[in-house]
Amino acid sequence: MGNQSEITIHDIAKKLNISASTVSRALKDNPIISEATRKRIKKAAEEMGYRPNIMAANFRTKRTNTIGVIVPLINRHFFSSVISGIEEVAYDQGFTVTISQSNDNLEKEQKIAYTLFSNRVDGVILSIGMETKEIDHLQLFANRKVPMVFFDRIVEEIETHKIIVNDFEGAYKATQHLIEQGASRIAHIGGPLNLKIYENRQKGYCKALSDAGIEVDNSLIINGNLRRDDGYKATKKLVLAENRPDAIFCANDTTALSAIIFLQENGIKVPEEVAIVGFSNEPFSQVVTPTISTIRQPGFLIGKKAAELIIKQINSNKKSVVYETIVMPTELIIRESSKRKK
Amino acid sequence: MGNQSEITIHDIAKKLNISASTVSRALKDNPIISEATRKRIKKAAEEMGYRPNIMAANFRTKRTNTIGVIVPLINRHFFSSVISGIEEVAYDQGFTVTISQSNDNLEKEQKIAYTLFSNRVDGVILSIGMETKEIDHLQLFANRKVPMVFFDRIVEEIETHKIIVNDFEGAYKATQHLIEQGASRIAHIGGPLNLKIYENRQKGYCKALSDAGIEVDNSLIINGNLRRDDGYKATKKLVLAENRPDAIFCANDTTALSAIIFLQENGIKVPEEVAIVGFSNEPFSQVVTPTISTIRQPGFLIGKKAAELIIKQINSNKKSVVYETIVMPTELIIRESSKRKK
DNA sequence: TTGTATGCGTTATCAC
DNA sequence: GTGATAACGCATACAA
Repeated sequence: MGNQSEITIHDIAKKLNISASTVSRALKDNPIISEATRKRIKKAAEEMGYRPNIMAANFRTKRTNTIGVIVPLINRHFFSSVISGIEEVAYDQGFTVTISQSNDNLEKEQKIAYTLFSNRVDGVILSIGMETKEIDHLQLFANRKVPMVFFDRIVEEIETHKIIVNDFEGAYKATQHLIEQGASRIAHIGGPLNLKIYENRQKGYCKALSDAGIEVDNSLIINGNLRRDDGYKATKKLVLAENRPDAIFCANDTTALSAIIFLQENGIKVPEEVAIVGFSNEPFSQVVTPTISTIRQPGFLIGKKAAELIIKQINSNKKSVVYETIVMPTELIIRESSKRKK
Repeated sequence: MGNQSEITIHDIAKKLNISASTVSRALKDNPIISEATRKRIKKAAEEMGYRPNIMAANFRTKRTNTIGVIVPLINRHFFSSVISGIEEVAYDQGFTVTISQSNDNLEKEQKIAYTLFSNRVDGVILSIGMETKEIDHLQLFANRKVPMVFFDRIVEEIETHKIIVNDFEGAYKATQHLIEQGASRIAHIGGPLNLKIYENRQKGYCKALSDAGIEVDNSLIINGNLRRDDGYKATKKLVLAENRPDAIFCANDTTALSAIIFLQENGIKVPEEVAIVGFSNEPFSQVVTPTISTIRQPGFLIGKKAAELIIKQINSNKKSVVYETIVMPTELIIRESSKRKK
């Protein structure tokens, strides 16, 4: 319990009159060390309060057992779910997880990437920021053969593992569901189309309509930044137009909620008069009134999968790797905001 | 851009026909190196794609520039806010942040602590788990003089920096508010009392009652783990008892929500018949129906402050430190679930 | 089964 | 202002 200074394998060796290498091997459960010696050594290590100096071991073995993670913002449900999943798998496999947030800022993302590289992380899991168009800082990892897994906001040009959600399918299912509930004039509050995920959601929406023989009406599609007031204003515009929609598929839950709020404020019944489906399954969507139908994005699973992929690659000793692009299925969660029939 | 193997300061030295020490000094902007040499070296380093091996430097200097963070669960708004705040400050000061979640499991928390110690993190910021009654694994840091900052769920026995929210004050204000709204039989759904924060919330609740001349009735206090069904069951028990309460102060928003759900399911009006106040200001609390009155905890600020404290201590070279306990103010946010008068 | 010797890349101490 | 050299703690190739 005292404030002893660091104990090393040499201290243990000296005390037991054996060599440091034997101690090193015993503590690593190397089978060539006899049972008896190993026990003596472990006992002494325990008693002396030995804690391995992992810095020294890392330095020696050129491995850090650390996975670097870069996300736009930690404090966001989807990303913190992914991180939680990564951490769980990584921890079980003896890896440490280092987290950085880019704040959707390219310069910060670049600095983080260089720092992670200098820290010799064994692998990197990342989702790029809104501003990221140059990718030299990410190519670095690819060039130096540092295992990498992109998720959600991926870089198509870099050949490595990628995990994405099937946005097209999710949007398709959401729209189809609204049609099944009897809606025929279905609007869409969409995101910025320079981001692939929003483009795909919009495409899924359009495809579901045309497959059902409904013509896509561009006046029913409003793109914006998907914040609270974007949804509110978009809904207002849609509802005040002549021939208003009887359903809205929103590209995220935030706009779905603000749509509902606008409708309720104006005495328009959800889902009877206007049915709503959102996207992402944010925690609030299942507790608001009415509960919001939405598309689940399996953040925790994505994190687990990303960690599994990267650890597998790290442990594969740089043997040739076949890069996978995993498309995670989406799930339609039907709740009150869209359910007209039972 | 090729797949060169690691470049070291020796490679740069060789190329420029100078010594490695000069290179090392130049790259660290050591002023004793001449301007000209420094520029040559930096240029060469840049051209050769040199990335310092931080593992080696860490090993040599016994510093990792890494802050370890232990939280019960990453994917939870309060904690991810704190982490976000920590990361922001740490990044600015050149520190890396390593995150682990204990899942409120003592054994995992212990293993994490030993791992962080073995990794020689420069400091640890942590909030303990529900099960944590033994604290040997945390004493370790204190004994070895590793800077430590507790936040939210602190350990009183360990003398170090602590950042807490004024739980007593928050609970007091919440309860007082319920009294002002005309409630007189106010119940409390509390957390496990081994955690100081819940003890303080309970004390604040009791004090507010007695200050108002209301006797504390122990049958109106139910302690549990504050999950969804804990709140549901506790409310059921409270409501089905004779002489049911006309208000409930819940120690978190989760139980506040489940209380509301139970009440609504049973046709009991919130806030008219039973008024509710929660704690934490979870994002959902402002979007559910009714919106939930609650106590705001400044997570992001707590994280920033924690990072500042620990970095200050790390940089102080173990000079005698005066440990601070910072009490962050709380704020009562009045919403629909408790507002009877306007 | 155990011991000896060596080196990982950097920084720090001393010398020049 | 610069260079030579040692040292950090561990893991491992090789020797015994």
